[in-house]
Amino acid sequence: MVQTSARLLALLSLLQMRREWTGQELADRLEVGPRTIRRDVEKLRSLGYPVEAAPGVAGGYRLGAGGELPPLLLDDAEAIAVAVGLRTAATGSIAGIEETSVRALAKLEQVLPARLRRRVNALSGATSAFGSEGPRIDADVLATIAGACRDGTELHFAYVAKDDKASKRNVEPCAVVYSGYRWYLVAFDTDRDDWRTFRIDRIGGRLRVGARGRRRTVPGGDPAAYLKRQLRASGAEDSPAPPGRIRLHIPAAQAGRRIPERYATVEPDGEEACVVSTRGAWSRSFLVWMALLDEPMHVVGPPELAEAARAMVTRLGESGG
Amino acid sequence: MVQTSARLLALLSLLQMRREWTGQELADRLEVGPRTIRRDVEKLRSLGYPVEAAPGVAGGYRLGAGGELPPLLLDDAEAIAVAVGLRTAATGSIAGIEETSVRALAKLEQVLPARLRRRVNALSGATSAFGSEGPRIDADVLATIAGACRDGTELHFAYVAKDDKASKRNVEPCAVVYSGYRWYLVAFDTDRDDWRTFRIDRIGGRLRVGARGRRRTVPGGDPAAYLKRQLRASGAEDSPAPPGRIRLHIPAAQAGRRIPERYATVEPDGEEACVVSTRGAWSRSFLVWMALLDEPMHVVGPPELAEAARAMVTRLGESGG
DNA sequence: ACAATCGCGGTCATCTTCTGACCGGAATTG
DNA sequence: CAATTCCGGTCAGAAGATGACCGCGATTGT
Repeated sequence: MVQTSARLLALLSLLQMRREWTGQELADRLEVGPRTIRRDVEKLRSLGYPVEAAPGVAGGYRLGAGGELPPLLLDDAEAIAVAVGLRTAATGSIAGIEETSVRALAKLEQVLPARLRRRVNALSGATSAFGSEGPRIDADVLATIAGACRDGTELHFAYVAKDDKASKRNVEPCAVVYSGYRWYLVAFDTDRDDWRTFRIDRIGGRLRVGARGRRRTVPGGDPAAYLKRQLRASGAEDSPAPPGRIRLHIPAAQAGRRIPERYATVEPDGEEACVVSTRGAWSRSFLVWMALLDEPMHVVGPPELAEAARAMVTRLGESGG
Repeated sequence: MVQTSARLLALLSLLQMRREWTGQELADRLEVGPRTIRRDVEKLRSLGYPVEAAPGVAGGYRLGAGGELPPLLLDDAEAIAVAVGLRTAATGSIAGIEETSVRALAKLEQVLPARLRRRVNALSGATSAFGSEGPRIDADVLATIAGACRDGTELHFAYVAKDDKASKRNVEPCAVVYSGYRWYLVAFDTDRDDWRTFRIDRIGGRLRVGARGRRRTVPGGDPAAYLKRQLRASGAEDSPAPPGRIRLHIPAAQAGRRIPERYATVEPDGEEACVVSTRGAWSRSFLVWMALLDEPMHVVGPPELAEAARAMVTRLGESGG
């Protein structure tokens, strides 16, 4: 009965992967009769995993939150994200769950295929960003929106646009995109009957997921590309600042060890010094990290970075008095 | 055949939970005959999950890393750790996996039981420290050691003790404990024939997991309590630095909006000012983040924080020139 | 070298259950 | 009202699961 068990797992995987499925869709996907699907759903329920079902023309099955956590079926990318997340949680950036994180991490790493392990190592070598000076986003909101995108359900929320005008929006979400600096929602605004992008940090009020909507495909097919075009077109510079450059009075090799390669490049500048450049736009947190190295340093450019440094000196200077 | 499928999942769960199991143990646990266990193992293998087996008197089954990631069976605490880890990963502290983290988070939160969701919310609102400047631990090392503790395998490593004396250690690990500031390994040193605690950041050289050792129980039964006693006895102060307090000359409400609640608390200090306290130990990054607010500020305490401020002024002061 | 332990896999008889096909019923949408 | 969808009953045949028994080979420790 390998077939049956495997099918149950596959069914669970499908239900975790996407919105709602009709019995027929599941039956086609799993290559069994619809009756068997009904029976399998019954089995999942008897195992404690609540599969919700809705009859009617827009009905379907969907996996809900129950008393027991079902086995998580992750694809490669998600497994990497989980591993990286656990690593940062373990190394002490969150209070109270370090030991549990380590336990979960040990469990995951034991079964993590080698090809994924390499990528986890690569990514987690680059932890604790300079970045993230951007607006803080509530992860719960983020997850809700991402879920709505996956499920193709409508979203209702209040939005404050660039010009501070508030409005109520009803959209059919398509994708959540991270620009490297900010989070955006790409969605079809049903009231305006056109595509729009929303900065998620400007979404406010109560966020409600609505009824099942149409699944939309963004013009061009690639939400990230679409967002990029939109940002460029609207003139909203998303990361216009030039890289920051700071000269450190320590040898390049020594600096390289202390600076995550992912965020900045280190070039030697003579024997005893080096120049560190951010890979992307400079941010004040870059300054922070450089200052925290506690080595003699000098801002090469841009002027705004030097200005920020002076401002910080002023503030810190007062603080001691 | 709910039984069979459920048993397969339970088997997977057991194999993810612990070291090696003999067929008999598994049979007892799952209340079936040993022959059925063998058949179930066969089934798992045919599903692509590599169950390694060792014959002989010290043999047993263990789940290895295969080409495919098996379904993760997490207990409550682990599920929370994963959710919290994903949330921090999603909100931008790690570059390059934000979107995947959000996807995985949406998947997990959809099925997360309500009782766990509450705890996730509570915890992710309570991150500690501004990047906890404590010694950086390689999460890979941490996971390896935690795995050895769980599996009861021997560990071999080089260790540098407090007095800078290096030594080679062969131990039977018992538990990994986080003091809230540092990571420790509680283990039985087979060469010295006694219990020892090791600071994990002092473990160096190549860390090797050895053969199957005895499963040890620390005197008293509670590794955390044991560690605490040891630390107290040896006079090694582990207690992290006290919270940092900085007075800002802006109203509390305004400060609250700009300071993530999870990192620090804001109390009003008159109408026009407030005092910001770190939730955990102060660190230099707290200082810098406050400076980045670019508002008049004053270090209330502790004195070391004020000292750090003066030092930083020196560094930054050079930087502008 | 020997014995004990443990995983491996074959066979067999019995029993359970799975599957697909058919049916009518109930809920929901439009 | 019609269409769609989930629900669950029944039936017969097929398929698989289980436990009991067996000998084999590998590993460990004496």
